This record gives sequence, C-alpha cells and structure tokens, in this order.
Amino acid sequence: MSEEKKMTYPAGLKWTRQRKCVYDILQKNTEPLSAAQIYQQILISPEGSDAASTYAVSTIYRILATFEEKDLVLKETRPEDNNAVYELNRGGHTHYAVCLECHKRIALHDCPFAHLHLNAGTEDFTITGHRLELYGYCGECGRLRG
Amino acid sequence: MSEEKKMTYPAGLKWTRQRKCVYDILQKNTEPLSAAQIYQQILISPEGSDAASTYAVSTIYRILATFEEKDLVLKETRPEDNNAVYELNRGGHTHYAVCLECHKRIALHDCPFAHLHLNAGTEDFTITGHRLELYGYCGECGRLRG
DNA sequence: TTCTAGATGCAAATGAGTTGCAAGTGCATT
DNA sequence: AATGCACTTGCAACTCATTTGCATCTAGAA
Repeated sequence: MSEEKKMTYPAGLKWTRQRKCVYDILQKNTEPLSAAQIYQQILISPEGSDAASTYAVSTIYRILATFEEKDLVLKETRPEDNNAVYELNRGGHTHYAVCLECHKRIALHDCPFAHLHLNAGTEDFTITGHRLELYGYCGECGRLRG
Repeated sequence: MSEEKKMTYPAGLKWTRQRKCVYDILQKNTEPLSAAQIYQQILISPEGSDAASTYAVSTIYRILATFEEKDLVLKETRPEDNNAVYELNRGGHTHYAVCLECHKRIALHDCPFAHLHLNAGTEDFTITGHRLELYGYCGECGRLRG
C-alpha cells in the first residue's frame, strides 16, 4: 500500500500521528466534517484502532485550530445547526444549495460571481472572499410539497 | 406617548408582557441581536425595570424559538462568533460585507441577485431564499494593512 | 369573573468547545 | 543512534450558550 503521499504542510508544524490522521480524514471526505465526526472516523480508522492509539477530543479541536491558523483547513458554521464544521482548504470555493426540508446540500459547481462585478455599497471595502448559500427545496422534497 | 402601535402577530400566540418586550427590542434594533444582548436590553429598558418584572433567560430563548417558528424573526449563526443572533423578519433581505479585521458589518443595500438568474446546478431545486456574505477589509483596516 | 391551555421562572442538565498541567514525542543537532 | 527541548498530547475540569423538567402563573376565551 502506498503510504507515500507527498503533502505540503507549513514549516514549524510537527507532523504527528494525530495531525496526519486528522489531515487524512479531511482529505478523504469531500463534505465538511464536525469535530465530533472526525473523532468518530478516527476511532474506526485503521490508524485509530492501532493499539497505542487513544485520541483526546481536545486534541482534535487543537489540531483543527492550528490547521485553520495555517490556512490548511476552512472552518465554517452552518446556520441551521450551530456547530462548526471543517474542510480541507483546496483552494477554489464551492457554494451549496441547501434543502430546507431534508437538509441535503447540493454543491454548485460554478460560482455565480465568476462573471459578476461586486462592489460593497458606498463605503470602500476590499473584497477577498464570499460565502453564498441558496435555500429552497430539492427535487424530491419539492414534489412532496406539491 | 403613543403606546398604540398596531402589529400583526400570528393567531394562537398569547401576547404576553415578555413577548411584547422582546418584540419591541427587536423592532428598535436594526442589527441582529444575540439572546444575551436582548436579555441585557430588557434589564435596562423601562419595561424591564418595572417592579414585578423579572425575566428568565430561558424565556428569551423560548420566545425567540416561538417567534422563529411563526416566521416573526430570523435566526442566524455567524461564522466568526459561535452564538446565534436574531432579527425581526421585515420581509426583504440584506446582505453584509464583513471586515475580517475588525468584524464590522456593512449592510449592502442592493442584492446582487436582483438581476441575476440563478439555477442550482444540474439537479432540480426550487430556490426560495439565499444568504450572501462578502468577506474582506473595510476602508480603515485595509489602509492599516497597506 | 372563571377557567384552562399555554407561557413563564427557576434551577439543574446538556453539549460543544476550551484550558491548565503533567507527561509524551517529533525532529534538529550532535 | 543518542540527546535535548520546544512543541504536542491526554486528561480532567471548566466555560458558556442553549435546553429542559416542573411547579406556578396568566392571557384571553367563555
């Protein structure tokens, strides 16, 4: 098995077993994960079930905070449930259409702002990023509602 | 003084002193407020300093939950600080430009989607609302950063 | 005025996230 | 390969927003 995946991580960060583990899990998952979900995945992963492998939840939080500070991961809070979720910063951004009924999240693969010029009102403001979510009903739930 | 402001509230809701108080505070404030902020404002308000007026924090939360359910208020969670804030549902929506440095929120008075046609990717999806926030640096903070 | 479903106050519980500290461990250096 | 130490981790106790159970109260219909 190819344990050798080269990954560029910032200098000054020790690449510990725990950090690698969290990083791998974030890499495997395309959906953003909560700290608790990451913790769960660690426990069932081959790495996690290693004999001497106990992981503290607080460690997960600290690792995620560190990663966020180094811009390795993006932290976001969802309006509908107020716990934070994390995903690998893969450059580029994705927006989601969120179903109000089943909470399914549909990724939008093109950003509506790609061709739109934005200016933030009257005051001067330098835009560096944005967050967009569409709310509504997905096909299935929409049909159920008639 | 004109205590007589007609307000349309949903049937089946008792218009209690506490609910009126929360409603008034939300009405006075243009910015979204956290439950704690609302609680503070109650304590210093003329209504709140009434002799027999003690308010429980849990009541605030319950009132806000009820209001949200009746679509009287909108609840939202800000990515930068992890407590929920509430604002009166005044119809129409506002977007914000959020400064990453000082966390100031600048309201955008026109919605970029007013003239934009949105379709949520390949799957069928009925859009009923959206949330947009721009991130960047306000004039002052931008200047400090050079 | 009376009655009652629904609302409130209180205090205790929950649950995500944080922190202090002692023990452990990458990794640069020898 | 062995050493040293600054950075990490595990643990347990803590914080703080929000929720809940229950006894009491009250708005609004009758």
